[in-house]
Amino acid sequence: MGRPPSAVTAMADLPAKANGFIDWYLAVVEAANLTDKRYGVKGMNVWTPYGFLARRALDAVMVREIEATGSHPVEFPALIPQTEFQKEAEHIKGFTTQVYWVTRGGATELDVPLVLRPTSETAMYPIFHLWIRSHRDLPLNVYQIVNTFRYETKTTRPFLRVREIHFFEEHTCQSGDDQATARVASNLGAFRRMAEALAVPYVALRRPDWDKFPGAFYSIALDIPVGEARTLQIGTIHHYRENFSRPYEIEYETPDGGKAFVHQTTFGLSERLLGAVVAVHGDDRGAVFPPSVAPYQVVIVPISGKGGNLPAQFAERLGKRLRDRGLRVHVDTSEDRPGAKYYRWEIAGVPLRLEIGPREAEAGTATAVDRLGHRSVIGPADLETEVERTLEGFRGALFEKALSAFRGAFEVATHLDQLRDSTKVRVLAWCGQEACGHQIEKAIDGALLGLPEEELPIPLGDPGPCIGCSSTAGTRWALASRPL
RNA sequence: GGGACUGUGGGGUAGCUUGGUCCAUCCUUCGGGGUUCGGGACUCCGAGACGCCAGUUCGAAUCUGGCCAGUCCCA
Repeated sequence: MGRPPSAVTAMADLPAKANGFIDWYLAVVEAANLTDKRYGVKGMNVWTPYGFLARRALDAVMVREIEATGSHPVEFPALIPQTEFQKEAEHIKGFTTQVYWVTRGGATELDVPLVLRPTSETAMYPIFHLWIRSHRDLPLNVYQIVNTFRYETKTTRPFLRVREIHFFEEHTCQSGDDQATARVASNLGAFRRMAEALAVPYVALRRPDWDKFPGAFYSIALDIPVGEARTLQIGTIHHYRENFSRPYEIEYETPDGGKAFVHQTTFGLSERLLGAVVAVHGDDRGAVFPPSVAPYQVVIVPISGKGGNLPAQFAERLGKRLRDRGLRVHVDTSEDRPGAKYYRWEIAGVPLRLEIGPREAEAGTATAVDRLGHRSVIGPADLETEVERTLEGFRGALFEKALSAFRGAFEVATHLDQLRDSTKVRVLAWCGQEACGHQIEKAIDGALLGLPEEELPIPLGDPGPCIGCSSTAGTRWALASRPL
């Protein structure tokens, strides 16, 4: 049957995570065989069988949570006519330097050049104009998971910054500002459940005006601390108000017979979430996957020794029983010695390993070792349920571990000179003025990430005077860091 | 967008300064045999590379140019 969809062959020692995040990250992604970056086009990598399993599992989490909030799948074309792309001024300005153009079909120069979607507002909204006539058509909540293209000029990194993006985008049309605001809140809830499934703690921040999505009324970003005092934006939720519905004429008839433009929202996620999972949970031994997105949730390692083929037979039977429960299971029957298999599957981040030796085969039990190193013997009664319980316990332990690192990743700064050489994400008082914001960004050589939408993970009192201008009027806690 | 640097088997590397002694070193990986199997086994045999295209030269992994890919710094 050939090799399993892991084919982890790189067995070289990994660099330590603490000695440089990005080197460690790149080594892990490669050693775990999640991607093949040898494709030869900058920022475009190959999804390997093992990586694809993770991606499909991630998609399933996103689909489950967004559909639970009443969203429906759609798919729009990848090419957008220039004429449609150009209708919203801010939007074009924001994207014009990073879109790919299709200007020829065969030998023929196209009358209207086509943009390869960098995001799908301008593909969808002309059609929303046709779909929406009456208030009875609202809300319109649709999402798609497609590839989008952005001509990144910065250094590309597998999953974290790519030019072909595996993109989840929800687009909604609401009857008014309040309804759109409620949709934003609903998205925040959906994301909280997704993040719990991934065991990834995050902060939701309202971006400063100068850093919002091109065309948005406001943008809420979902950020995580990562590496050496950097942050990674792993998702965004935008409120557009009527900024797009006016140029795209998405208008409806109100119950009282009037006309109104819809208020729109979007919610965007990508394979960055997979990168975030690796970045947050991974350790010096490799990747660590939460069960929700683990390509294999369980690996069974038979240990034959003097036990003949009984362990192998029991391992296969157990594998089938677990698969019948819907678990993603691999039985490693390769010829390597058990220790070599342990190392391989640890690099690959498998949450739970079941060792089946002569003793276990005899007793109908399994020695379970999770990726955090917790060892237990399960069975013989109701092995399946015990495996499921162990996996859920592992997710919880992983989340606790991540939360504790997360809480330690923030630090209050009360003076601009404390921003330099920051070793943590900075929490600071900001009056809300752009001038002070830019002062802060200059001081930290990074970005003012924005204002928390939810309570921060560290105890905070009154913000006090603005770190920029010392004014106490209207100051609020804000976050600043160097985005990855 | 501006500048600097790098490119040798699947991965990591030696060789490049001073062109020839290189049918290219070592580790890992891959294939086959034997042996082994409760934390990276051992052993025997075998496989695999100078980014691409031009140029200089008697001779290019080594020098020059362009392209492609990658890295870093600055805007």
